[in-house]
Amino acid sequence: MKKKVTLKQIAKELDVSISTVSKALKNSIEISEDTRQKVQAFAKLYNYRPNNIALSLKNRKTKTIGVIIPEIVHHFFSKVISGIEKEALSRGYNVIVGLSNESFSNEVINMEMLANGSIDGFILSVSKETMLLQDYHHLTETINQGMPVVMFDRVINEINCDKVIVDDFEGAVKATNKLIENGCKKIGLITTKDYINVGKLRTQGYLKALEDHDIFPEADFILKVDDEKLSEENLESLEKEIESFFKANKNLDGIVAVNEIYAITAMKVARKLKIKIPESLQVIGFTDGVLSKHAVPSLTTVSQHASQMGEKAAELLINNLEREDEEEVYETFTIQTDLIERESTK
Amino acid sequence: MKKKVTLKQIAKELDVSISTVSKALKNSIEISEDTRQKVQAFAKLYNYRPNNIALSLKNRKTKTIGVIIPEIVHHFFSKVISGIEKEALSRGYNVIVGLSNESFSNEVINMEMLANGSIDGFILSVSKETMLLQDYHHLTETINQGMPVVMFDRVINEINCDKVIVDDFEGAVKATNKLIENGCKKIGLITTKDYINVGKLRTQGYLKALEDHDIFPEADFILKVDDEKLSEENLESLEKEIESFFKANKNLDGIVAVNEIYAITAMKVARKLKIKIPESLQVIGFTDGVLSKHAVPSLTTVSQHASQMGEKAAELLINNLEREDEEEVYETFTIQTDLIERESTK
DNA sequence: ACAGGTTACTCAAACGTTTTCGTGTTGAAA
DNA sequence: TTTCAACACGAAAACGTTTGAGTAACCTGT
Repeated sequence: MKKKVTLKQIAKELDVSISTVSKALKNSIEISEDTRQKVQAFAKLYNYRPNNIALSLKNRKTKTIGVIIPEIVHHFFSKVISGIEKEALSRGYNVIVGLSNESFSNEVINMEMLANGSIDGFILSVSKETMLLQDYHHLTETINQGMPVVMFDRVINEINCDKVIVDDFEGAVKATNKLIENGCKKIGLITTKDYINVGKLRTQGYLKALEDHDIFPEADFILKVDDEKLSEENLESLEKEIESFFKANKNLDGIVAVNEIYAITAMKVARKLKIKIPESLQVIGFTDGVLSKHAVPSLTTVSQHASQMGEKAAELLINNLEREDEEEVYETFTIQTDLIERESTK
Repeated sequence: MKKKVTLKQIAKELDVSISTVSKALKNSIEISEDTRQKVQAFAKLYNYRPNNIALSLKNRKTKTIGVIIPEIVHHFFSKVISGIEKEALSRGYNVIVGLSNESFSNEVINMEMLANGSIDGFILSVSKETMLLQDYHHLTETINQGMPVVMFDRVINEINCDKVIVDDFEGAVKATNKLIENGCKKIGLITTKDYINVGKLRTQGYLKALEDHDIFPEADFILKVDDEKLSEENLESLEKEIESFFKANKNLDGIVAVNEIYAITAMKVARKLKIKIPESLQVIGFTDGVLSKHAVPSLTTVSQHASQMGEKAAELLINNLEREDEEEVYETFTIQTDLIERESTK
């Protein structure tokens, strides 16, 4: 077992100073051809690699970015991470991941753990609890300490930083328009409670599309699911809720669901109620995950280009980190959505 | 914008030495009650937190573990990460994630990037390409440098380190037994090429179960899918392959598939061919992901307890890191599988 | 022969901690 | 008054690296 070799050891071995070794390895002209070769050969032999931690301390930057997300076992978020990783790797950065599990305190703990020198900047999507509590002190503090932050998807308007968001409003408009074009007259919406920003925006988009087509929005056609229903366990209660929604509104011929699970569950319930998809009910979901693709019938969905979001977020952050001038102009980048048409619509 | 405050700044401000500040904050008895309180109050006011990088350099450990996986947009792997994160957080460690995207060179690059001081140890599952090339120099080198490694799921027997594996063999036996108990006579297997260790083991389990019940294994009943077929894009070719497999073996009444996608696709093809599930064909998959739960009919599956795997892997690694004595006894921990019965079996 | 200029190095500080050892000041026992 | 703990604190090294400044030794031109 040969331990990592350091400059000091090479220096001692070759009987030169540490600085000479360092400079030789950097091909400094200060060092003679002779010594340079000797040092480099030795370094190669012992597979010398500069110690990252020492470099980080010296340079006061770690070339690492911290990502805090509410949940990783989730197609959207893992896609985003994969996008972040891709961009980060190509620009020589590492990615350190923290999970909040939708908990405020976990989010705070994770951020504090990373904010003390471990990383150069954050990319994050806040937890539901944080949105509910509206306590953003950890974010403002981090930013005030001069650490760049990029928020994505679940962003907070009051916080002044770079943001990458999905055009949720427009996505919902597109989806609803599609259903209207396809002849739907009674379009239902399955959404979340309003404190989830994205749910709210998608609801607004749905309403806007109806308005544009002079369709009066029936309050009964909107189901606001308690978002605890989304947890892996109680799918049954979600199913029940949707089932009574369907039974109360038998004439629905189109459904916009603000996420994949709601859409898939709606289709499942429809099948149970012998409602034919897409013949008598057309369904469009959000988030183009595995479920959409593999469902039967496959689900027409609004793709949010999660991977692209991650790449963009990483790009914004790294640009910010590597910018010389300290001008703080924050950008909000909007990712356009695409409607991916599959079998659940005509 | 107030920058992070350091010991040095506190020391200057309070007109004491750096060491005094450090000791005061650690409640050392060397420091008078008076000074201690003064320092602590000041530190609290300025929200002092020790710089992690400096600590890492000093202590020669980072309290960070590196995780390298082939793919993150994948229920199994993201579950594992979530398990690792959970255990890591509870023991004061951070998790830094590298993605190999099933590429050997990416795996090597990622490991080299992290191995130079950034982390204390690795948890990894090797890429398919690495298994194919059978080039493990990056692993042996890392281990030789004294950096602990824990492999999970896709492990390499030749490498001497802690390992966490799924009892793939037994899982496949359970699945196949279940089908036999349920009255299946002609059980097909949809698996991968043999160089994927887990595919191989599951195939062996399937054969063992048949043998135990004196059922002669028909070579025709085994479909070895070229694993490139698993990529998101060419699902159609996978479908085609399975379709001709079904057409060539019309009398199949049970299917064991070594992963979720194969199983779901098999069900999709069966539906297309008007084969009723579970009446005339029962299907069992591996990996209890979202698809299994939400499919119609929902899929009976062998759960690998991915999250538990992650926790165990992190536990082994951290135990190893924090062990005083340097005895190197490597453990291989086997996670038992559970058969989760759903609608795709009787 | 010597100022001035290269060349090829070494020194030392810095990044932010922790920790061992040293030291000056008290107060009390002898 | 001397002696010696006890007390409260400071100095310095160490972790591994980079880099500007300093310095010998040699060479060149006059």
